[in-house]
Amino acid sequence: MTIATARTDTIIDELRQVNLFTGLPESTLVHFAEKSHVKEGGKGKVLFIQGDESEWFYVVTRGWVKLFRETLEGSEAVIDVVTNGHAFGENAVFNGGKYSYSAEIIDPTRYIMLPTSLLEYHVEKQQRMAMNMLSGMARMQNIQSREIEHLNVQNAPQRIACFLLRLCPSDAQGTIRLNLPYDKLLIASRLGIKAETFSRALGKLKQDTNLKIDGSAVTIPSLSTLIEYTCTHCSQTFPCEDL
Amino acid sequence: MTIATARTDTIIDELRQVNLFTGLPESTLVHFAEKSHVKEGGKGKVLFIQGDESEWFYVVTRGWVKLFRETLEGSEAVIDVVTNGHAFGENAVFNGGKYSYSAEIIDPTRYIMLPTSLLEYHVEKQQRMAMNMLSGMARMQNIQSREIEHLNVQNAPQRIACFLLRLCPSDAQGTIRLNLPYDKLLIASRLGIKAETFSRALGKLKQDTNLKIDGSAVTIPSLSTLIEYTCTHCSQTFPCEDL
DNA sequence: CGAGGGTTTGAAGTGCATCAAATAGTGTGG
DNA sequence: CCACACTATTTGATGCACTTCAAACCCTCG
Repeated sequence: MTIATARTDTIIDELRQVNLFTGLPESTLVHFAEKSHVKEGGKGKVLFIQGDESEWFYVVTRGWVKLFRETLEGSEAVIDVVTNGHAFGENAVFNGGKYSYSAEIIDPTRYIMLPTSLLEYHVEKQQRMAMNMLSGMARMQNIQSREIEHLNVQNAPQRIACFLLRLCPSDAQGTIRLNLPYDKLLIASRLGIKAETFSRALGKLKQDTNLKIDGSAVTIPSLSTLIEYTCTHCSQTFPCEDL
Repeated sequence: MTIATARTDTIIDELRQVNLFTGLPESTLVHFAEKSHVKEGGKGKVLFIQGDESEWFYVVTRGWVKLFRETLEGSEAVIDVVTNGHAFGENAVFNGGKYSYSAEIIDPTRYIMLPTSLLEYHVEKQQRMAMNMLSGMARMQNIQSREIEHLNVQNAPQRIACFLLRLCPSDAQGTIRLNLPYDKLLIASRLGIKAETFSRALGKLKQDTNLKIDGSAVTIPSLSTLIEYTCTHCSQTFPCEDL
């Protein structure tokens, strides 16, 4: 039996918020918490690089991290941008122990590093952990299929509209107000669009759907207009929750 | 104990070729084989549609099946094209029981239908089955990340070159000869390109790399030229095996 | 106030899509 | 074995969406 310290208590609480760790026995969480490191980092800090031997996987507890792939020539494709309660780098366990993307902090971030070896151990021992991992990967697979679809069939304004829709709560009514989660350049990269095109596409979107944007504040007067605008060019339709 | 019939024996042998079923106890394979249906279908047969309640998952034993997503407007994005020894539709188990893409036969195909419920049962009971499923999904995730990257950073001739490279054995030497696995229109869709553009891009590729194509017969005089041509615009490099 | 990053705007170029039509290839029935 | 029908592929001409390069603007923060 391990005596939990205040430090591990906090970490355990934080891990419990993460899908990967739901429903696991307390002892397992303690096990992870004890071997973990809590860190903070600022914009630009690189957590790992695609292809690196994976020693740790990560959980974000505050801030934003960009997951991306970069070619020799320097062009990059953003795979995902994650925040509180999300794990990443964990799939390296099933990828020959190598990260399949790079990770970089884009906003002051607090994160937990957990040993990959421990994950490997528990995934093999505990059915529940394996199941958690499976549903996480299925969810990711879904998101990525949608991404591929969108890159193929949607234009820039539609992709932006879809991005905004996914920020709306599924039970949203009437006029919706929300804030862009991170800066426009990053949203653009996330959608596979250049910054200039993003700006212009946003202009077109405003004009086509009466959307208003002031800085990062977005006002959507009519959800249905936006749905009509983008979801007809998608195989799913709002609310297209990621399960 | 179950007495295996000649029918189930054949099926068991075929299932054994599939990653999802490797290393499983004989009894499990028998269990699956007994509840399975072997079928054949021709071009155009739709096996299931995205969003359908999933009752069966599939294993291809001969032929080709296209996995795709289709929008209301009729545009489609091809997610994958699978052949012998590949399972598909199995991830519906972790997707709320719904298929996350549609599947259609594109060439005379022989396939095995297996009950999703049985998969669900065994994935929960048998560690090994869960692990097989995990590595399969990790592999898929990798492929899809690469796909997203390519749609973002590669142009049409580069994507075709990459497609051809992935048809080459990783230890290939000297002049390589191979055949396109399915027709050009489908390859084009698979790469997110229109047929006309595909044709022109192929022309450019031939001109740029001395590649020769006659019908479906491809001759690659220099692998390194092709690698130089495309892999500099990718985060991975040949041979970029899908593990 | 001034520096620097984020964002917008303008002008010009490029790549891919689209529409239209020609050509090649394949399988069919006579 | 040929003519026909039908599909796959190529070619040409044109248009549009997104990119690129350049510069202005805007906002924040030291």
